[in-house]
Amino acid sequence: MTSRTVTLLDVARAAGVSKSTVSDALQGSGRVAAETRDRVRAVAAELGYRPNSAARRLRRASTGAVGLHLPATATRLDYYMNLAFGAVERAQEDGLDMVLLAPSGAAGGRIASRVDGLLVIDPEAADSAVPGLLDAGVPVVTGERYLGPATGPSAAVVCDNAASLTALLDHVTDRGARRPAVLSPSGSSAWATALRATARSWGLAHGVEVALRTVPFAATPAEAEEATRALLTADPAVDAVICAPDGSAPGVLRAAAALGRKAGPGLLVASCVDGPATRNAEPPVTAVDLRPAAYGRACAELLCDILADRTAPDSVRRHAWSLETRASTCPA
Amino acid sequence: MTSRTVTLLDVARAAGVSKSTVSDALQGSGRVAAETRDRVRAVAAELGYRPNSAARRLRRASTGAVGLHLPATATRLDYYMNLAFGAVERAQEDGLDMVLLAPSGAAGGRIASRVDGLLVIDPEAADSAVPGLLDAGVPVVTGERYLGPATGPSAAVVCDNAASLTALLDHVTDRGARRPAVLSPSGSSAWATALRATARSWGLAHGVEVALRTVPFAATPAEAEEATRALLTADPAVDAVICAPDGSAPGVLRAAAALGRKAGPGLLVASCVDGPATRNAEPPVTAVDLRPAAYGRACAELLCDILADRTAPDSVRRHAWSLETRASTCPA
DNA sequence: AGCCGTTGCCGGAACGTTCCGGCAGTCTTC
DNA sequence: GAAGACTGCCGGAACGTTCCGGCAACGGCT
Repeated sequence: MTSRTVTLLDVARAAGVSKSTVSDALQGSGRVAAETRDRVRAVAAELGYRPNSAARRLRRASTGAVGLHLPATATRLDYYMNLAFGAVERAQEDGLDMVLLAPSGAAGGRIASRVDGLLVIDPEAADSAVPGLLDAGVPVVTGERYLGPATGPSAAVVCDNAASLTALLDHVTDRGARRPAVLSPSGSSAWATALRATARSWGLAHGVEVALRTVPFAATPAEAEEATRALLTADPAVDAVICAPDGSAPGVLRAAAALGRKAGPGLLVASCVDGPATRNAEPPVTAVDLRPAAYGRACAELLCDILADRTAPDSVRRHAWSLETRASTCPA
Repeated sequence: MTSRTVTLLDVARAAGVSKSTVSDALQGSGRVAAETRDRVRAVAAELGYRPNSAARRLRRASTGAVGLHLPATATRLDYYMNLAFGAVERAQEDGLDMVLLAPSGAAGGRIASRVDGLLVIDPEAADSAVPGLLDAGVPVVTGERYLGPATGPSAAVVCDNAASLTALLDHVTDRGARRPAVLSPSGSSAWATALRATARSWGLAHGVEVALRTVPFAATPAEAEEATRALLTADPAVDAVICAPDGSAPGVLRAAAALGRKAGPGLLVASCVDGPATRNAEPPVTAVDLRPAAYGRACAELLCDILADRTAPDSVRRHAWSLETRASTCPA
């Protein structure tokens, strides 16, 4: 048991150099002879030297961590779990810790002293924790834009949600739908807002009347089922249902079945977000794969780039989605 | 814009006292006249003083953060999302940040310098990241016991999984089942291990033959469906299916439907873990509610207590579950 | 009046790191 | 062969906090 923690000074003594040299050798900074550098590194490794992060952070005036804020409703959606782990992985590559912020959002002011930057995912304009985070005084990357009252420019990774819903609508009309319906999400996130706008505008542009029904941001299958039932009984001509919220697709399928309409031939079904619920449904449901893990990774990467001054603190990047065509939109 | 960050010294100057007095006044430590204390606090508040966490951590030799490790398969299960947020919330109450550890588990050694303690949830004996975490040199609380090679005593919050599966089996036999089956989870977690053992022993104790089938730890509905189909065709006398993995119940229901057996009257269905999948199923599925958010909170609380020396670093606490009876086990 | 215990505050030394300026010594260059 | 540039290393000063010892001042006691 070599109980005591080994410091830079210990390594210096063991290697017969000064602490400055050890620091330089380990960091690769300053001017150190290659031979000395290697020897110091060897000694450090042998002694099991671990830099004290608190000291380093104090000196460097950085915390070595970034915060992650998820929507309060996130607890139900494994979408965000995937996203979170993607972000963690990427942050780790830059040596940054990812600290999970409570959805309730503690004192916004304090946060700045604990993290170097912030990831704010799918910020709701209505989320009271968000404004405090946005001007906490550290760089912020939002996943999707923040639509609340503007607070200076911040960086973002965005998805073209208009394009993805358009693709879905195009896809179902390609497959023969004449009267598509959309279960659009409520709420003030950019995603929900874009989806609602697109559902309306696509119909106008194509001269097709799109039936609309709003469901909660994180609708349960039961809620989706109810909405679908209402939709289909009110207007039996509806021949395609596109549901937005993650995990709600099974509800649509149940409603269809209850009304004697077989998913696929009898009613085209698609979802705006892919996940276990769509992949494992019977039949599997066509969906837009937002690739959450990659999305989280992209957000973290942008933040890392900003922190390392590799890019401007207000740059915006796009994240690509893909359409996963499955049995639920096969009319045959 | 008072750009510069305000330090203890700034407050001291403004209040006309020394930095030591400011520190004591704010911490409530040392000996400070009540009047001075209040005045200093007022000044600090007015200047917007925020303690520099890095400096504090350096001085106190603590990091102010704890790590959270989740099973690699966790990304699919919103169970862990709930658990994580419960833990975050509790940790926050003790002023601790929760840093999300990558499932892949980076260098185990480094972690000790970045966190004061670790939460390791449902540790798989097979997870190569776990041993490194367990003897990282900081207090560890595991959610469920670690069944791998012992590495000194560590604290844990455990569920009585044997009791919960027993309750489920008792429940379905109460409801008339003569030949229950269990879809037990594979893997080397304490939960999976206990469930497999109980499924076997309960049958012996009750003189009832329990049909067993192993499915993945994080089985998809499709996998559960396949397993159930195989089970029911191999042994049509099976009149109750208890499935273990979170989210797999819908698969059981589908298999039952496909074989013309109505869930409830035709086949009792229950799940070892409650969640959206069981609550929102049609019919809703009887399940053991492990109360993941409360579980996470309990784990964090134990860790906080250990870190604050309020309890022994090897103490074990129990977490209570509850049986949620739903339509899927109503024979009528 | 002298003594002791207590109160209120302060100065300074850590904590372990990074980074800047400096200082020998060596190498180049005319 | 001396001036200058460059190399390799070092000492010390920060970073902002906490904590310990100490020092006046003061009150109560004999």
